[in-house]
Amino acid sequence: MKTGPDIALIAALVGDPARANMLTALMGGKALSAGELAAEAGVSLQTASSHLAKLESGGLLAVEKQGRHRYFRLTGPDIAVMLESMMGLAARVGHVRTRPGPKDPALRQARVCYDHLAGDTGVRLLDSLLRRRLLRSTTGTLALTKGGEEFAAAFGIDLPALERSRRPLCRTCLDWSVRRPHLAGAMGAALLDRVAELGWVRRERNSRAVLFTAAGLRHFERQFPLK
Amino acid sequence: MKTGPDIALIAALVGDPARANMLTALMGGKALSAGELAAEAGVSLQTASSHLAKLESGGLLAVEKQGRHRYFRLTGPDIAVMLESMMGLAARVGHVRTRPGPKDPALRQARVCYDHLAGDTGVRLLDSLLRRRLLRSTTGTLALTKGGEEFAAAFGIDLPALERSRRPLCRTCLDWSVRRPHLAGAMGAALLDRVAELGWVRRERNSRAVLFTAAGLRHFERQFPLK
DNA sequence: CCAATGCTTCGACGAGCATCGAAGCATTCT
DNA sequence: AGAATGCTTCGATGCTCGTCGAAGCATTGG
Repeated sequence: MKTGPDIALIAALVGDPARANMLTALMGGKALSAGELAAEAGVSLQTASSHLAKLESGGLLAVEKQGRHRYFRLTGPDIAVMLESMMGLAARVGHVRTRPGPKDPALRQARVCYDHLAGDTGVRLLDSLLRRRLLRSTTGTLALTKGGEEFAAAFGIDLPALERSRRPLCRTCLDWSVRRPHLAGAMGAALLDRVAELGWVRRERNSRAVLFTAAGLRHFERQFPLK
Repeated sequence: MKTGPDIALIAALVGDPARANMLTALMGGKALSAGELAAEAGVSLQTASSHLAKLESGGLLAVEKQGRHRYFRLTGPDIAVMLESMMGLAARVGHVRTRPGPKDPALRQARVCYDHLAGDTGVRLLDSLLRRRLLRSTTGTLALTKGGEEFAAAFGIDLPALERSRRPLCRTCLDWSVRRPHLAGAMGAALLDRVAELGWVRRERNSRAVLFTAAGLRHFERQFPLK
């Protein structure tokens, strides 16, 4: 027996198609009930219950009771980061599930990665912030500059509240569709929240896709220029 | 059926303990023969052969025939990056395989992550390069500065050769033991090569651990100071 | 208090798969 | 050529685990 973290254990949890579907669904960031997850995975309620129990005891999912419902969510953003990285690898080695429906282009353009923006738009967001020197990378992790802090405040983000959370403020996350990094962390989540609050986007029901309104996209591109 | 990359497929490949052990062994960077991998995984030769066939057809391993031997290696550094990120997650949720033998502290201090340095020392290396402004991050990915290029040349690294490879020069990789990034990519690999060439370290046989010699550690700390 | 809803537990079935013995194929060594 | 080494293929075995029907438990609503 070897030493070190047991990756087989958690890989096996993700390795079942039903569980993988559930986890993917939860990358939308919202907590979902057992019934919703069963439908998402395409299995019966009993089967889903068994899977969810395993995911929970494996530390991948946390559960919250609300009345007669039980809502499940990923235990942390790092789970989402790992799942995205697995998607990137799966895409590279050619394991893409066929049927590229109408949703697929939308997902590549803009989607939710747990709680922040991913896809072309997410990558563009990070590029813009770096190019305008609102973000910089000191020790391999991102940090807001002085200008970045001012920008955040002006954009309507409550920085002190974010800093009170134990979560890293800025983090990169490798995008599976673009294979370039986008902005994650508390700041990434806050930016998506704010963009939604401003009405620039609407969430597709039961999907990770994020649809920009025509006006919203204009505002977004003006607010986050590439040059 | 959903669309998108099929993470269940590759997760299932990693999900078997025997295969996970093989993959972990291959993170040492060296190509290993089927027999060596069988021993590493603790299974018979026939079983190993079956596993290796699956890993190969799944796109995780590449094989190279040499005489009557078949040497397997990871198909790319991104596989190692994914495995390290899974280790980080497994460590966080508490799935560490017990028996923290004498190897364990050594692994945390310095180990090989496919082809570059990880552990405390690897993290320190990245920190030092950033603090001395030999590296900087422009669009979320790392890049050498002018000073960094001069440093590389002075340290005995053939930059033009590295740039000829299609591989990204500098990349970060999240460290499972420290949970902070270290330097990966072609540059990370070249630095480890050079450090080995200089005789500062010796590789533990059949292990990912990297042991610094006393003199080597002094040289290393002088070459990569933290302030 | 009874009915309805949401979910879990129990039990049984079945398929998939990891495992290894034995035989077969390829390569190298003498 | 014959023997030895390294690995794969075949076949059989056994076990794990995903699956769902039926029953049970908890919560909410009338």
